[in-house]
Amino acid sequence: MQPASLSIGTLARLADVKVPAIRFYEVIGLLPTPHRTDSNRRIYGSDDVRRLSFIKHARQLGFRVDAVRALLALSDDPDRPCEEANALAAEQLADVEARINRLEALRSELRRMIDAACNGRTGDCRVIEVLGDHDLCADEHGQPLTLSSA
Amino acid sequence: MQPASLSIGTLARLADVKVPAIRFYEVIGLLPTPHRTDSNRRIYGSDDVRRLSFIKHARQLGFRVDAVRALLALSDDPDRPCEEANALAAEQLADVEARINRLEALRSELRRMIDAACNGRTGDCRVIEVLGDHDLCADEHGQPLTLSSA
DNA sequence: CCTACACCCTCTAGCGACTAGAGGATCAAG
DNA sequence: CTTGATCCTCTAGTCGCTAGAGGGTGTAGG
Repeated sequence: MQPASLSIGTLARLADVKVPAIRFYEVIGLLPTPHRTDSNRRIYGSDDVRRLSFIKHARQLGFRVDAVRALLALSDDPDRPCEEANALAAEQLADVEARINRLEALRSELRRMIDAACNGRTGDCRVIEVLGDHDLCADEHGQPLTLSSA
Repeated sequence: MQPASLSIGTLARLADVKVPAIRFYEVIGLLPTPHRTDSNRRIYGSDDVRRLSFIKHARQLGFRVDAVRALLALSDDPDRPCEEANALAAEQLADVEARINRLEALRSELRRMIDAACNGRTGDCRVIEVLGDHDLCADEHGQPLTLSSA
């Protein structure tokens, strides 16, 4: 494998990831340290395109870097049981579903506010209640939003 | 109102928010500067509990601090002219709906990944396979997840 | 051959929204 | 009167990048 010999910019275009992000992924160990040309430029191959696309896709799905690392390790070693991968995905799914539920509660409240004809004053704005009252939450909602859990 | 006189630690427990986060919210203007005791300690009341709970929930839902500020302003001033409030609410509603759509796309893809039964090795794992090949995705889920697009 | 310009290199700093820790003051209980 | 919890301010670290400075290199046209 590794037929092509790609510059970092070409790799970036192929995987639709920005150049500095590729260097960043190298630093944090998601991508292997690539070979270099005589003039110190990074050289990549098609395996790197695949790996980087994998990373990008996983990140888009909201997996955090540690989870991506775990998933990459799993995909690197096809003989490992895939329960681990399923568990990671299930965890991610639960997270997404919890967020959807809460957003739907907020959506209906915002709609209610807007639909309520108000001639003059905002009146009985219940936004703060919807967001302030824990009991209105359908589910447990443990962790606050972070970049990765977004 | 403001019957009770709460320490920052008590407020933190009541709203389930960490103490330094409360001080941070004060600095960035989400919480009003509280009164102090003679020995310079912050004193809070029940309004602050409500406000802080609101902030916490809004943040969990992925609203940026700026949006939380706007929502707070909306609920702070019931005499505010309707158009302004409606515009603000509509803006937030659009934001929430976009977020829901995005999360629903993620959810269906995660479900598809998980539902494809793979009981064995990662080599056959659907999760890994899907992550590697974007063409296997049913939906568009183009943009990377950020705090705001959560 | 020279120049222009796109690309590459490393390094540091910045973002949002906190969190963690240092180093010190104060309070409430025993 | 001491102990330990809590409070204060301040700085630095976290995550996952992004932006920019300040320089080297590779290539295409004149």
